[in-house]
Amino acid sequence: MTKDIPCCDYMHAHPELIQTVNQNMPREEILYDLAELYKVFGDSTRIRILYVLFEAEVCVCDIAQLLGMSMSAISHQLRVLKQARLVQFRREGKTVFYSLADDHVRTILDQGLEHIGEASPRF
Amino acid sequence: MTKDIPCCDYMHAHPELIQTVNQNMPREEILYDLAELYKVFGDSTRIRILYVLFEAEVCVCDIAQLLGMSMSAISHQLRVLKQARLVQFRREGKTVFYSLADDHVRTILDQGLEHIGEASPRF
DNA sequence: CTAACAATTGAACAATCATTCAAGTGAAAG
DNA sequence: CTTTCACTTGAATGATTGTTCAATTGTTAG
Repeated sequence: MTKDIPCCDYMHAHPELIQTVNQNMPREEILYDLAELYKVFGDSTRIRILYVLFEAEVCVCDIAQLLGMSMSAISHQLRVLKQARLVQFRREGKTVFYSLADDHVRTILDQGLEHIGEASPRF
Repeated sequence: MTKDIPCCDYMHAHPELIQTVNQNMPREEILYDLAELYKVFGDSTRIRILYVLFEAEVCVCDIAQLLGMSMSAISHQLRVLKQARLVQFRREGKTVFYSLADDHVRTILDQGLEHIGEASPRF
């Protein structure tokens, strides 16, 4: 399993540790999905969109206005958020309204804020 | 504040919503830091490193062996994790041992796993 | 039908990023 | 001192990504 890589003369880690790590490490596919999810949060435009949707169901155009960006840029990012199943949409005539699809969004963002030392503002 | 962007004829959002959004939206700088933090989690190599460090304090070389990657690649990623204050290190002779710097790491990764529908394995 | 509007999509571009490779530290042993 | 080992660093490269622009899709109104 472990490739032969030019490295230390001997391993410091105990064999039991190696086993424990391999046991608790999620599968390759899951690690990939997990990284993909965090990539979605790794852009301030998308985070701002999520903060808008915290408050209400909002159409693409209004999000663009609120964030001072083009509708196209917002639409592209909404697609990313949609693919990550973080937002959902509903069509009403010519207008498309977006809303949060998941409760994890708030929790994940709050944990992040806590880490960087900025507690989430109380409502 | 809001730029004049070619968009809907009128806003669907109530003026009070606009105010609420602007009130609860974190400052520009915080949004940026938040995105930077999630970018760090947005790479499966770094996530795998964190999973190794869940188990113990491990040296660079052993991490490389465990993940089947070059020491240089690991070292570069450890620097990113260090800058995000997610890991810390301790020198012992020629060897450098890394460990988790923060309890938020586990919580954030668990929330992510929960979202993608893969509950964290119980220990 | 056509016109107008909200939104999506695809191509293009610059910017960012992960890994590799080679060179350079820092510490301990000879 | 010199050599060796564990690690770090910088440059280079291919891959990915966010935004813009232009064209297109749906939907409604006339």
